[in-house]
Amino acid sequence: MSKGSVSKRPTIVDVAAHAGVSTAAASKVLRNAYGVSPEMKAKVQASMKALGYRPLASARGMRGRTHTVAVVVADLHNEFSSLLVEGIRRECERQRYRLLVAPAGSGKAAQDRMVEDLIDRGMDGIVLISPLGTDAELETMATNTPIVVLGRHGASQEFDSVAADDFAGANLVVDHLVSLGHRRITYINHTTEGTNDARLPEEVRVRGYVDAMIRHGLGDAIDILQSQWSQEGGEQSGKTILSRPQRPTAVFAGCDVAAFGVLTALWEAGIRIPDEISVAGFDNIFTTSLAPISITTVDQSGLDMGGTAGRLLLERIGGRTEAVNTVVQPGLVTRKTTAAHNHLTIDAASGPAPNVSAKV
Amino acid sequence: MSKGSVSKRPTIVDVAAHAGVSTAAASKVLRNAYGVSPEMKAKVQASMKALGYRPLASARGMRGRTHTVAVVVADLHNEFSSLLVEGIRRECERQRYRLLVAPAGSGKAAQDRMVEDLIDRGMDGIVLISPLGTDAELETMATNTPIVVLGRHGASQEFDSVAADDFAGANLVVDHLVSLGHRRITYINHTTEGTNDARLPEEVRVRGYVDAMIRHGLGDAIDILQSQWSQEGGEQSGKTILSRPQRPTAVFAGCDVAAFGVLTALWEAGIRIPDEISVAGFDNIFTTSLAPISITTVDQSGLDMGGTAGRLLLERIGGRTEAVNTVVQPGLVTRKTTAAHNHLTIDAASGPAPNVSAKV
DNA sequence: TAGATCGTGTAGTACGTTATACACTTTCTA
DNA sequence: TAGAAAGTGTATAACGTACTACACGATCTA
Repeated sequence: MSKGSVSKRPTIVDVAAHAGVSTAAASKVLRNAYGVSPEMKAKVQASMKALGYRPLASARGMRGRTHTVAVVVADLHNEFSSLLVEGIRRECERQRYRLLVAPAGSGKAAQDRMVEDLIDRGMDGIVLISPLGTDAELETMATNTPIVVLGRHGASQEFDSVAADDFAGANLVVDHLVSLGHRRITYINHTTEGTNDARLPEEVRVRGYVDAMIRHGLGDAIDILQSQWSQEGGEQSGKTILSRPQRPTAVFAGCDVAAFGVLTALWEAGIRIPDEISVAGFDNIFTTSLAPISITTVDQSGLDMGGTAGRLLLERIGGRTEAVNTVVQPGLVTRKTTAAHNHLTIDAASGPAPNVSAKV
Repeated sequence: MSKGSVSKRPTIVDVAAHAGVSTAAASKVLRNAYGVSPEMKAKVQASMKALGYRPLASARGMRGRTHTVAVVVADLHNEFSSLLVEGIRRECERQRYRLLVAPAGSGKAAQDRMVEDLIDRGMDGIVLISPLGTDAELETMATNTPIVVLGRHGASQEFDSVAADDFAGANLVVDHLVSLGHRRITYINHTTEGTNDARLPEEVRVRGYVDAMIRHGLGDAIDILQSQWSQEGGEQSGKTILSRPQRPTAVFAGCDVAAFGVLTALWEAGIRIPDEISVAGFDNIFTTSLAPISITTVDQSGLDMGGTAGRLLLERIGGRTEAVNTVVQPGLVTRKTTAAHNHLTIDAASGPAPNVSAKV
């Protein structure tokens, strides 16, 4: 591809000279701007090809667009984030834009610094995955650069957003568990110090759980464990549940990774799943589908959400000014960690062993 | 942070004016170059702070450095890649460099295009994870931009490299299985159309398997299944194994994800693991550690490898010219999918049931 | 004390691209 | 057919930073 270190990289001036036109004309062809004849276009494009010309994004960034967008993500280890990113990437590729992934680390300060750095680096637009900070702060960002917020609730007039209906998702799980006869359903919540943002997915999910419990007349049975959505947090929650005199018959973890943790603790204690306790998660990450795990969970279709976010961002860059706020509907994926609860068996301790085998 | 869309972003000219010095002086302070007095430095830094000045990477990119590096990765879904990236990121953060992740998709053409795009975007250096292409091609790239190759074997005088000793890793697994009494050990290989690069990890691993088998006098038992290192590839391989008249007593998948696939097929068929068949993987991704899976595998310490790669890249950017090629030693992680093989039980079909429970 | 060296600051240009403003044809309108 | 409009191409001024030269005074050498 490259001629090595000796020959200089060709510039648009070289292209123009090779084609025998002005650099302005060459630039027009490059941007396919108004005011070029078909012959001129062909001539210039031939020269670009002949010289192996590639526009330098750094230089373009000083006046125009860099044709690059970024997605800010706290952590690459989250399988669901990867799906979102892949969705964005595909949409960008379709429109000949480059997507770069910016791992910011956790915490609002780190995230803010990353966004500034991305603007400094000339990104034409930015997707933020579940960002921290107030609407006002996000709107300030949006005045400088097109922004799409992914995985955070609440409509804004200043920026576009894409979110799954986490409230409905949580409802689906509770409805499912109640229909199986469960009443004592414990919810594993995610709490972050400091931030208490009603628009974060975790806040919406817990409200969905509470609402569904009340709707089923189970307000008294509401049981929320404050924890972290991580393997460790889930494991700790599982142990807490086991230490109680009266255990729940079902556990609803607000995130699959936390569900893994809960299951780890339960497996360790020899609890049969789902015979003794049903467990459900949220996100439908790949690992939940593996046969010996097979967790009932909520699917959000991350690829579609990412694709939508990418499309909205590129539309914004293209000039749209009115905000678009999208909500997608999640679906329940029923697997082997949830099953009918036999009240007689457990509550009265009088029946025989459950009928479903725990391990497959 | 930002003053909104009305006030222009401050430039180095504004800073210089505010401090009452030349732009050259302000630039010197910014780069902490030679030739500034302590008073001048303090004065300029105060002005930068007062104005909220941030250097524009696009503009810097035209003459100097952007203080940005990128890592090219085929696919973000691979948990091991995430670990490598995190290692690089931490090292960059230590040295106040920004790391951006570039998801290239699979295939050599896509990867090459991505590298060119990154150079166009002024990256100061690039880490390539298991890149395709010949040494010559990589060396050509390296003449234009500092490059570190991660997860690909073979030393080069032109670029730095960091690789795990995949040969030794494969040896560890075979040694382990043989010490447990296994002889019929099938290996699941990864084959890519077209490319047949002896320096790719997959090629080194399969050589390690072959070598160890011969070393143990099991040359006749060598059995390599050509497949893909994916859930589907592994599942297909598992089915193939099951369809054979004489099954292996152990399966060594060259990659954890493929091991999942193999296990999925075996579980489905009701095969007891590890009683009837032992299974081992490679990479030690998080999911292998989950209790009901608990796969014996090879740990490569991705964080360290990534950190080393990051350090080498920044050293190169800093001016080092001699190449450094690093190899790290992997370790075996023994878990529950491998166990002693009772030759009498299986081979002669005469013994009682194995002693270890398959499901925990 | 003349000359060299060092320390500190500045002027000015280059980097590659975009885009505004304008000039020159050609074609349309009334 | 005059004037307007449309079509096509060019000259050139930014954009924000880096850095080479150079200037000037102070300090060091011999």
